[in-house]
Amino acid sequence: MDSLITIGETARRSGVAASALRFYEERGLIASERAGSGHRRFPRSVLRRIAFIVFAQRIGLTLDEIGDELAKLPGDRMPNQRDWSRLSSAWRTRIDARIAELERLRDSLTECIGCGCLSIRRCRLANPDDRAGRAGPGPRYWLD
Amino acid sequence: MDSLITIGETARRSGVAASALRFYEERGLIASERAGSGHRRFPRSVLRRIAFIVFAQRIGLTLDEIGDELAKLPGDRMPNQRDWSRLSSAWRTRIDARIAELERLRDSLTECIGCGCLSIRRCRLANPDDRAGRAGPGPRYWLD
DNA sequence: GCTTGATCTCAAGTTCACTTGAACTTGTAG
DNA sequence: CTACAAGTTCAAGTGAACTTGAGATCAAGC
Repeated sequence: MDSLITIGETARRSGVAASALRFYEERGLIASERAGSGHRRFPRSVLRRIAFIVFAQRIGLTLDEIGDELAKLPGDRMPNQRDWSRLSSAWRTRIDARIAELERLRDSLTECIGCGCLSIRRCRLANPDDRAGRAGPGPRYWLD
Repeated sequence: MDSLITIGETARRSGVAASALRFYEERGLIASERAGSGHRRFPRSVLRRIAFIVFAQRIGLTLDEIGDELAKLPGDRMPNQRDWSRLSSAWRTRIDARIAELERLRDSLTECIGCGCLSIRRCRLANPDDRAGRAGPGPRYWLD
């Protein structure tokens, strides 16, 4: 009846595989105490932290970025309104940018691909921000 | 002045690296003829095909899926209105679903995370469709 | 005490979408 | 003819996010 839960329990309650939880711990995204046996005991609050991680992933953040965000939050004290609003406004901007891109793509689908011309030049496919904005793999621009 | 271009030219005009073009050819997404030297000569039409690939990637399709889509298009004849509209309506559905999810996430950002409760249960984070809907890695649902 | 299931660590494997490197050949400008 | 850029193949490496497997230990029920 105390507030520590096993990794199995955590996995069931969060929907995140135990192997992923170990991986997150290794990456420093979550933390656990250990029972005498060496088994992990997670504080119940880890569920909230995992929710945060899952949420951020769906938005499109990498685990590295999520780690940064988690680090920015105050270690022990409960994050306050100011903490959240700073973070959520940054995320909202990101979400909005991605939505805008998707809408632009959707429109191009009708205007350019729909007519068979596939003239991406007019469509301004050039991507803003988002994951692919960095110097990673994948096409970066289209300037025929 | 004929309609065949080198891989370098293709890379410059499409913004896609030559190595990626070779990779796409290996995967069967694009095709080339060969000069006597063994060097690739792409028909100019490959640019349109590459635009298609880049476009589809931004929407979130994998190369496998893109290959399927390309295969569904008529091999030689110019794709007609019917071909495009079938395809584009499927893509539009996908885009719309992803936009809807992002909007849902954005709202949760205000309603749930914004208040500090992070009570994802109320937020209905459960993801519809999109990449992560398949049995791949990554968290699948949240049912605290 | 025994079996079964949960957990542990650590190394290696997986998928996706490419990139990089090595070793070599072609094409072009001077 | 000689540079040097551009092209070739093939194997291996990369990074993200995990998963899987091996071999061992721990906890719980009968």
